[in-house]
Amino acid sequence: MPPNIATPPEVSPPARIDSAVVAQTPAFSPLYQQIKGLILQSLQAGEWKPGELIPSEIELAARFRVSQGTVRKAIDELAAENLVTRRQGKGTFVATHNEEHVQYRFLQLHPDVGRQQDEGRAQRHILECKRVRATVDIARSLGLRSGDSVLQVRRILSLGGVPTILEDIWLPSQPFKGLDAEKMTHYPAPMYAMFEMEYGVRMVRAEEKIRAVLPDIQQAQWLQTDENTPLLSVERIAYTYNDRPIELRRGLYRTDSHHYRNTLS
Amino acid sequence: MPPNIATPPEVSPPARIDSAVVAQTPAFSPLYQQIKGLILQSLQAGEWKPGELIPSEIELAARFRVSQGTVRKAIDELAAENLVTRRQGKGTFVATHNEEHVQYRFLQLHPDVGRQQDEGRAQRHILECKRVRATVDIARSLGLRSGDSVLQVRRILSLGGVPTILEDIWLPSQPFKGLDAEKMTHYPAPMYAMFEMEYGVRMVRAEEKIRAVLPDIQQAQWLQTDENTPLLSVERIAYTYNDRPIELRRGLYRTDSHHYRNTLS
DNA sequence: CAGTGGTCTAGACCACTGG
DNA sequence: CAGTGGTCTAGACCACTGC
Repeated sequence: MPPNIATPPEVSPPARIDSAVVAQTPAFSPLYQQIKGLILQSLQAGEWKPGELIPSEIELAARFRVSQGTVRKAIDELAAENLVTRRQGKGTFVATHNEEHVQYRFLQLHPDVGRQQDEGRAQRHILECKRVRATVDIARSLGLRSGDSVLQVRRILSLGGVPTILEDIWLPSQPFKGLDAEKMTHYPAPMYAMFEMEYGVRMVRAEEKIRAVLPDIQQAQWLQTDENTPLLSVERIAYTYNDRPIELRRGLYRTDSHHYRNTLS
Repeated sequence: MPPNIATPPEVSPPARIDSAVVAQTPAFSPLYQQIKGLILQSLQAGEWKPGELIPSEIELAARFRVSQGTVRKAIDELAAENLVTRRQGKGTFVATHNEEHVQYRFLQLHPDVGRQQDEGRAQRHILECKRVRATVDIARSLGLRSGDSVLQVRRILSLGGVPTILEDIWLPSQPFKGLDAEKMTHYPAPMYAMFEMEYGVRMVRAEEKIRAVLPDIQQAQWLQTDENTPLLSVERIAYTYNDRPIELRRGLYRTDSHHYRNTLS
């Protein structure tokens, strides 16, 4: 009898019997990990949308026929991974890229003086937005086959009125049907907020590789700088649920009045 | 009657009475936070040294007269902050910068191909090591008064035989009495491992600000590159317990065959 | 006021480690 | 085998939120 819990558990013996048997065989995860996986599935399936309230711990405990403590531990991990947000007295909410206080959750570029907020929202300018065939390296990064259709976007972000970030972005065509320059230009929220609201694609995690480079003439012009001013090259692969890569981004950052910030521990 | 626990609690009523009263007044922390603070104090005081075993949860629970679960939650947080490491069946150990598997815990520069390990240990070359008076900005970064004595170190790290990192390091003179170029050169472990083993100074957390810059002639020579090759400028402030800044480091990283890696979530 | 997440306890059993 | 951390439960009380 596998210790894994049934998927919607119908009638079954008291929870203590199910759980007393958990983790006997090394191949099976602890109960709270299984619960975490089930909640993850619901998140992924869109059962609760970004910003929405998920069921209370007690409800989830009843649904999965485990104790509240076990559900709590599952949710604790999800909260630690920034997939949900707990608010005492209110409930647990699905995390989003559209909260007031954490806009541009993944943008690590900060002004040397003053706070991020002081600059107001970044100005976006779309230079290009078209569907193309994925090159070999783009395809590999996104887990596609080379030649698959991808949406390629080139844009400039201006911070405090100064063009500071030049980015090329590649997205698999399929989940982003209907996305075009028009929509990106006028959408009243950051790109990742649009992705989750309009296309149900949630950016959950990202990896960045950073180098120092010199721009070519064209790039320097776009950023209103010159060929001899070094820039940060930031290559990001963003992942959605299940560690599936969903975006490749190659950015050039001016660092004359901003810096990339990182915390180590 | 304040809910805070006594420091070594002598004779006292059963724990449930102490803890039942916890968190009634908003100014006081939860019990497990207080326990965490006490364990932190012991770590800071050197009661248990890096790499050593700390008392078991049951022992600590007895010492602080709380339940094992409360101690567990305190240790969970310390583990999440990488201050201790839990090992099932063995115990909980004080974290260190000298473990086999996580050498250079704070170094985010990785080779473009292959693993960090493949390069073996980095070659160190000390260019300079002297005591000087802190300038205004150095002093401010380290929480000192300008003019205070600081140890200034300049060194080169070579990865895979190639000089890749040029660093200036500033440390408050006082905790590092007797540290000199000789010692740094021949010490058989990373610098942060030496700090904790020889001087009891544990690097717990660090903040880095990253920019793209061009080197001057001298810097380019040291890194065997040229003035037109952009480098990463990495300014790090490392903190010991209680968020006290203890090291300022300004590094130049070659990124022609390495990159700075970061994970966002 | 009821409902939520947050803290704390007590006790059971588990898996892992080492002697 | 005893000792450790890891999981799970059950029940109590708390602080915070909003009606």
